Amino acid sequence: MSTYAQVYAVVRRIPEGRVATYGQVAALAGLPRQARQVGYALAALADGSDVPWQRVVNALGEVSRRAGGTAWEHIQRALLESEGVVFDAAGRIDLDRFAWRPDRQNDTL
DNA sequence: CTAGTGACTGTTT
DNA sequence: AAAACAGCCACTA
Repeated sequence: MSTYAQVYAVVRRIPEGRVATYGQVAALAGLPRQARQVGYALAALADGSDVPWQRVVNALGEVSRRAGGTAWEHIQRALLESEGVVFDAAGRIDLDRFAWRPDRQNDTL
């Protein structure tokens, strides 16, 4: 089981309409304080993967910028909005309402 | 083996 | 509030 595979396994458990931070995914994957590796793992992800990478955002609830300035950032936001995730005027997600809680599958907002 | 790089994060300026 | 710093470590060359 590679490190990447562990990360992907966690990301696949994020329910629709919810988001998780890189640090959170890292912790759940058994890789505490390796948020960067999570980002790197997602960057290496191939298109058409069954991994919902768009549900992983940074600690501020914002879509992280990629090197090279690809259009994926915009696509990520669009995908999340189509799932019901709301972005505020600053382009950030309210983590108090949309952060994924593994032990609470789908409680009230 | 070493060195450079990066979808991050918490602390300190 | 924003920017700089410093840890973090898998991957590639």
